[in-house]
Amino acid sequence: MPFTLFNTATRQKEELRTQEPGVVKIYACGPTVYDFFHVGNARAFIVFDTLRRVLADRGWKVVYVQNITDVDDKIIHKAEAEALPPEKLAAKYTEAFFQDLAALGCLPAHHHPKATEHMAEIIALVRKIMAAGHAYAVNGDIFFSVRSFPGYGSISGKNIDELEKGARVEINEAKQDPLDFALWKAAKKGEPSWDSPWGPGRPGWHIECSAMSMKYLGESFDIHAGGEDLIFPHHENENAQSQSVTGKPLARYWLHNGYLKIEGEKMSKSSGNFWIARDVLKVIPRQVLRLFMLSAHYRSPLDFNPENIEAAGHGYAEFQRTMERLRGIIRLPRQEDYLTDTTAAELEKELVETGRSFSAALEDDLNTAGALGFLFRLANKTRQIIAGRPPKTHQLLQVFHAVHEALGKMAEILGVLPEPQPVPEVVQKLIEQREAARLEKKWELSDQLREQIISRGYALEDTTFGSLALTQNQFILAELFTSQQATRGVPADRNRKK
RNA sequence: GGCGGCAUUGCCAAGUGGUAAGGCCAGGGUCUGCAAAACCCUUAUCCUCGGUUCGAUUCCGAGUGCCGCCUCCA
Repeated sequence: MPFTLFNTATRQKEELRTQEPGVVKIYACGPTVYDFFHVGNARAFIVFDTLRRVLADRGWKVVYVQNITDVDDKIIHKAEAEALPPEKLAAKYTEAFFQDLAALGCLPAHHHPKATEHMAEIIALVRKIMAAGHAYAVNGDIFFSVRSFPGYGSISGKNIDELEKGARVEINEAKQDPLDFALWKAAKKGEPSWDSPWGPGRPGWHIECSAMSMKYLGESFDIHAGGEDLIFPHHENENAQSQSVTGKPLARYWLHNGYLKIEGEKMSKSSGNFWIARDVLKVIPRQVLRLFMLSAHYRSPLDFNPENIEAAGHGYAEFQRTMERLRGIIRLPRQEDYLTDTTAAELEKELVETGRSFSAALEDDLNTAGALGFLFRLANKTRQIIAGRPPKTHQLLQVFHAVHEALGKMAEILGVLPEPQPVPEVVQKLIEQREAARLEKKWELSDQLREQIISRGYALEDTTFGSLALTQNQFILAELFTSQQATRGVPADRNRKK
């Protein structure tokens, strides 16, 4: 089955056909390390982490590159505010980025190139762009000439003339055209700078991505990914400056995820309405956050609010319990019976269909919401059977085993697999004692033992397969949305056009 | 002003030219010695108006509403 993805550049779903068969080269825009990232940023990280997991599961060899922007205006400003040298500040938040990325359950990229470690490549690329006649120097600044590149606007679907009419850009006298953008910025006093043929300075915002992506993935690679807000100007500019030298589009497929919103509005640092990801993770298991993120299609907007998080949390808890039930049941010794079990056969059929549907959904432009629907359906079907007190046939236990494995694998691909929590000896003992008490119809003692089990944080379920202890997985949501634990800004008062 | 996206049940959210997955919440009920966060049942003329079609929520057009990009931003 073909793998399709929505390509921003063509505005349609296209079958993924990579340059090198079986290998997919992905560049995902990473963070500017001037602060902890917020959950909106986390959405992009999670979505594209999921993409690579899915591709890898389908047998592709994935080469995944995610940059770190460690020199930039915002870093310089923040460094002043925190009274740290810019390099120290960047190092601090780079470290935080890696911690938080891991906490989100995202696999590390194969390369995490930093802008400051690729000055030679950046300068070389700027030289090439100048040599090709697409850039000009003004007082130590180098600007890319947008008009010199005929394909400008091809990624974002914009038109230069229309852009200029609505331009809100500050007029910079040095630029030949308001849309021209800096490839290299001359250093101001006290700013970090590197020597270059044009004097000391630092790279413009877009050039590092071109230089580093081409270094690690080649002049034209398969997938370039990032948030919707990077389409213009960032990705447009990256492509223009790259293609003006290589004659080839920087990437074949341009993928963009939709915004995470708060109360209907885009979450962003500049408007102040954001939640810091690491704070959120203090109160929400990462699986719940991922489940929430993946419960909508990656290109749709998604609202970060208590109701939605809670729904994801409860759904996750239910899934976790299903896995625990299965784990408890499949430990049972197999019986050597040869009964034909229609229940088992039905579940097995469901299992096969689910696997197929799950894959098909993900292969269709990474439809995680659809895929989750199938996963939950199988989980529910399994619970129905357990609750239905079926005969404990060898065949059924075998199918339960297979279902447990399949659900686990699907959850793993999406990064929402609960970590198995073995039931402690003590609790296991209590369960055994209670079962013994029940056999003797000592109800009072049995209920006492149950209370003890509950007080240790476990719920009990008496099934046809025996008594099962389930961990109580509750997270205190109110804590997140009312406490000071998570940094929350106040939306800035913005002038809105009528 | 230019460009783009979205509108599905109380909430979230898939999906399809032939009357609609899944999750959450709510109300009933079931199994059970009693229980259970378990199971079952119940809740959608798919924004409006036109058009194409045997048939549209699904395609086309118009309208309305919401969101976004054109400035740093995942």
